[in-house]
Amino acid sequence: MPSASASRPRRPAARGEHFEPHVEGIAYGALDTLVGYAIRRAQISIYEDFLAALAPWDITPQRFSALTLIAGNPALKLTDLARILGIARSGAVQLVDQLQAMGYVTRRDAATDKRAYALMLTPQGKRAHARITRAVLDHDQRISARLSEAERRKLIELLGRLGAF
Amino acid sequence: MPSASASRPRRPAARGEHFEPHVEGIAYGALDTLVGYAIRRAQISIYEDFLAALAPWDITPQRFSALTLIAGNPALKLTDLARILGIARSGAVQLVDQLQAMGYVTRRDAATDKRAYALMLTPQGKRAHARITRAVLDHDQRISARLSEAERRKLIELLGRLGAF
DNA sequence: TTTAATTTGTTATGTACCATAACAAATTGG
DNA sequence: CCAATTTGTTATGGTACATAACAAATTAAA
Repeated sequence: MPSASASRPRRPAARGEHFEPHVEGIAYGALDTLVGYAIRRAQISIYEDFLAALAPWDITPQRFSALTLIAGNPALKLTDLARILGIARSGAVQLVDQLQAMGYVTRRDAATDKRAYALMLTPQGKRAHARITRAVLDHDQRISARLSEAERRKLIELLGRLGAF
Repeated sequence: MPSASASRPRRPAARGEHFEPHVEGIAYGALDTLVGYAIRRAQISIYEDFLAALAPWDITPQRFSALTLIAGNPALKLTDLARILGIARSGAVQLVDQLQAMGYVTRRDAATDKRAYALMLTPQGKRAHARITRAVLDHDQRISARLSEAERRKLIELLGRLGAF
C-alpha cells in the first residue's frame, strides 16, 4: 500500500547565535553538578558544529543516522528504522521521504512482505554517504580535539553505561 | 514597555515508546565510534527519564535550567537568560511566561534600566525549586547509577572539554 | 546636546520535528 | 477461516524554537 510521496528536503534550523557553554560570572548552581546538564551543554555545541559542517549536504544528525543505518543494514524496514531511532513510524516516513527526495534512498519491495519496503541506498546515496561520513568523522574529531584518543574512547564508554536504568 | 502576558504552561511532548540505545542485531557502523552519537543516545534516554520523573511538576529540562539560573542569579535579565540558555530572546519570553503562569517567577522592574525586567523567584517558586531540585538530583543519580562517583565526575569533566572548538 | 545607533522585551509569523489517531492492505495466530 | 496484529501512510496537532519588525529606553557619536 505504499505510495512513496516525496516531500522536499527542508533546511535544518540553526540556533541563532553561538552557544556559550559556560557564561562568565553566572552562577549555574546545581546545573554544574549534573551529568544531564553536562550532556545537554555538550549536545548543543556539537549539534551546532554538526549543522555548520554538514550544511553543504543539507544533512542533520538524524538524517545521517538514518543513512548510516540503511547503509549498514540492507533491506531495513521502515518500522525498524523508527524503532532504532526512537521515533514514531510516521516520523520515519517523513525522514525517508526526505532522503528519497535527495536521491539517496529507495523503497524497494520487501521480498517476503508485500506491505513492507526494503530500504536501500541508491548508487548516488552510497557515494554521498561515503563523503558525508568523512565529513562527520572530521567533525567528530574536531569537537573532541581536546581529548586524547584514550579519553575519547573512555568518554564513549562512560556514556554507553548511561543508557539503561 | 513590558506587559507580562501569561500563557498557560503546556505539557512536555514525550517520545512514544521507550528508547533502546542499542538494538540487538543492528549494525550501527560509524555511529558506534562517534562521540556525537554516544551523546545523542545518552541524551534521549536521559530526557525520557527526566520528563517522566518531573511530570508531577510539569517541568522540562529547559524550565529547570531557567528556574535554577534565576534562583542563583537574582535580578537576572531576560536577555541574559536567553544568552545563557543559547536561545533567542523571543524564546526566553515564552519560557518566562510559562514559569510566571505557574507562579514561580516574577518580572520585577529593573533598578537601573526601565526597559528591562529583573527576574525573581516568587516565595512559592523558591519552595518549588527546592523540591524540584531534589527530584532532579534524584533523577541524575538514577541515570548515572552505573557509574562510580569518580567516574561521574570524570564524565562531567570530559564533557566539559567538548565545549569550545 | 541633539541625533543616531543600540538594546530590551514583546508580538507576529513561520518552520522543523515529532506525536497520536485512524486507515487499508497484508500477514499471522488461534 | 476469522480475529488480531503489523506495515506504511495520511491527517492533524503540539512544542520549541527562529526571524523579523516594533516601541520605548538607553548609550554613543558628532
